[in-house]
Amino acid sequence: MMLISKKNQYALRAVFELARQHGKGPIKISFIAEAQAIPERFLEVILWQLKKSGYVQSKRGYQGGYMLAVPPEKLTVGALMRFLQGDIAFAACMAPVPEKDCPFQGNCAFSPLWRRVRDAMFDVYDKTSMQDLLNNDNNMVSPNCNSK
Amino acid sequence: MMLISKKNQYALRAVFELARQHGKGPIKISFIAEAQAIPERFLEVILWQLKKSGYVQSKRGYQGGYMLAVPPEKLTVGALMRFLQGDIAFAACMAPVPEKDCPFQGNCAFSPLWRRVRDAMFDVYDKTSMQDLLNNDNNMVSPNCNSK
DNA sequence: TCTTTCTTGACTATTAAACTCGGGAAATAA
DNA sequence: TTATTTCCCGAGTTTAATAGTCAAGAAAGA
Repeated sequence: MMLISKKNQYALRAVFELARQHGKGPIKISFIAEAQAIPERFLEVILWQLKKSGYVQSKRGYQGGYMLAVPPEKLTVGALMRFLQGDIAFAACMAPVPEKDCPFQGNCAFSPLWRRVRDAMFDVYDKTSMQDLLNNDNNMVSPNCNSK
Repeated sequence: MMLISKKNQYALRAVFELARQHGKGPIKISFIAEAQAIPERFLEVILWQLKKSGYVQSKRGYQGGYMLAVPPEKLTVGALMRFLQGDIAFAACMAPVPEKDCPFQGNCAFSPLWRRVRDAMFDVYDKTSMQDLLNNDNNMVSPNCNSK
């Protein structure tokens, strides 16, 4: 039971690392992978997909890497979550329960509840910028490197 | 990407059906399965597990079945969700992201965010009783029976 | 032209979720 | 006291989603 898939957790952590390094030029995948304990080859895929959101950009070759396309205080978790969940199936996945799984076709006693829950979640997500997360970052310990 | 597993959706719908039939004595599994479009043998397992919560009770043999142990207005979605998510791993699963999956052992920049999201969700869950759901139940259509 | 680093599709492995099955036990009825 | 109904419960199987890998290519600079 996990509300955010591991892949999306990786994506958020990767963007967080880019925010932390914002202004230092392109950051290599290998650096991000190590700093955030993310399997490197998997992170390649994740960042490449994230690029399509427009929130991160890349540069190839020597001294290449990834960087934020938006300043950390302008980039919210909500914007990222909408993109990350959307790459599976936009409309349905904004709800805690995809409506295709509802035998009552979304027209059931629970749907107002799911709507309220989704809104409550995104209310929090939308109010949290990458800069806000950076401000929490004081008491962070080093990762226990569960990347393989 | 589904915030509530299908099994937990079934559980909620089953309890909802028991709430709807509250006061009519024991309700058979087969009846609930049909009314809520839930695979019958799977529902057996689900209700048997739900019994351990104390919110539903059962009676065996002829004219047996399941019934709510608590009146619908006293039973909240929050209470059920705590039980349903808890039977996997209580503490961790109250968070949108289980802490065992956090390489920073929960001591990371994201954990305050996950806490706020969890609290926002349960705020909604705790304010919604089975009776509230029944009050939404007017414009409900019949299930398209995807039970096998 | 050599090295670096991202790019991209396709592929495999792993895991968790969803579901099934068969026999047993309590309760009631005949 | 036997038959029928209905829940009880452990143990299995199937399916689908997620996680992760691989290999070859293309741009950018040294």
